[in-house]
Amino acid sequence: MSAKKTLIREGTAVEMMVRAIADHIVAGDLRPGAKLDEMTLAERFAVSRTPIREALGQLAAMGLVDRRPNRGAIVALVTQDQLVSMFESMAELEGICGRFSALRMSSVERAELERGHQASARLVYHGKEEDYEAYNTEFHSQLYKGAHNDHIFELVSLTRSRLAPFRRAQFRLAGRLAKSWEEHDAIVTAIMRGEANAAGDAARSHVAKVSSASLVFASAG
Amino acid sequence: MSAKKTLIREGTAVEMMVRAIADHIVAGDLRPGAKLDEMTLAERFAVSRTPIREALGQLAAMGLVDRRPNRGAIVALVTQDQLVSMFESMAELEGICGRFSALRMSSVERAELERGHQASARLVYHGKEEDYEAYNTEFHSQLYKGAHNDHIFELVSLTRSRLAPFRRAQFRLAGRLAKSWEEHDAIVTAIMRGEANAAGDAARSHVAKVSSASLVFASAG
DNA sequence: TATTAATAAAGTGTATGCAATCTATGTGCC
DNA sequence: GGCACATAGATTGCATACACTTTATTAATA
Repeated sequence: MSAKKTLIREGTAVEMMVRAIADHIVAGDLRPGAKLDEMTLAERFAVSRTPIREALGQLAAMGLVDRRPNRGAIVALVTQDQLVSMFESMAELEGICGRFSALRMSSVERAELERGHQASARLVYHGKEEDYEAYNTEFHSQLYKGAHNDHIFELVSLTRSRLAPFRRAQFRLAGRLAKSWEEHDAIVTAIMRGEANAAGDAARSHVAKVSSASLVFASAG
Repeated sequence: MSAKKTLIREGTAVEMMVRAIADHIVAGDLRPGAKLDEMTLAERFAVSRTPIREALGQLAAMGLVDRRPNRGAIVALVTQDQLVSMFESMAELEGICGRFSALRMSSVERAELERGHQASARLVYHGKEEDYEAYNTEFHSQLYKGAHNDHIFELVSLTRSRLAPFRRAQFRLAGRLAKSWEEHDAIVTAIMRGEANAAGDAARSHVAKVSSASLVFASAG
């Protein structure tokens, strides 16, 4: 339920701060629009302002925070248009990953994908939303990795982390759980058969559906 | 021939340093693998090490430089595999932009696209490689913008700037100029007709061809 | 009371200094 | 001569200090 909060003491202070702040944003602990005060953050993580500033700059370069010169940084808040364009991009990127996965996944990767997918049916049957959500993340990661393209993987990861604050609670929508599984099934089936275009289309439309579900929440909340 | 070297004195010192260093990398002034010494850069641009450090951090977040803790920063050098995956991603992204452009470009955008494309025929006819290269950049920018998706635009721009150091002199390959124009022509025709999938495929295969052309140079040089 | 000007407080941007780490050169030893 | 080790130099990482910009507060005026 509660994510690991321990600060991994590896790498430089800047790296730690990037991870820590990004985690808080992605986890929803820091909401879009929240002020990111340098001194407050510095005290909270027991470092000076310097590594905090560098971390904020890098997070701004990643698009997770907005930085106005001389006016401080806030967690990036995203217009409805931007949100739509990000979800749309996500669908396209997943489509690519699905297509490539069908062409390139190793037999080990395919077996693992199918095994996990079949196992997830139990979670749907018992309505375990939290567990299914965790599995869902894993499922999509398998697609990204299965595409065997490092750069696409980076782009997808970037987009995914930026969208994270806006895709909370998507599975609360009635019936989403079962429908999600069916959509996964279409993707897995196409990948197992090596049908690239079918896999791509299935992955794309799956994400498109998840997106509209998330947009409901994003505009409501 | 020589790019504008004047340092635009706008924004904070960090922003200026990001722009300046990125420009030098993208322009090929700083080759992949080149050491980015903080003190040297600081003296060269007449600022202290602090803004240089922040800039290097942001450039690292963008993937333009590599930073090893306590061991300095270098212009990102890219393995052949990464390069292939970046070119492949670029082709896919352009495919998306082509497809969306066919669906979404305004009549003004379409007219402008076609006008420029027709005008570029003269450059091909007279073998003006430099000018055609400049136009080519503009042509592709029109595709990225015509897709009307801000996030895709960002992803494409990011990928493009990372690839920039490796796509120099692609038009020197015999006959590339005329072939490039024909490929552009297929894209423009499909967009003007609103044939989304055809436009997407044409854009994708165009970039795929440019990529193989560039890879020749990247591995050779 | 509302509005504006002046001033104080807070917060960001950059420079500098010191500690920690890495790199290179040289020394002793086999 | 080759290799391990030690030391000096160079370079990075972080903290601190100060200048400048923005924001909040107060006072004065209409």
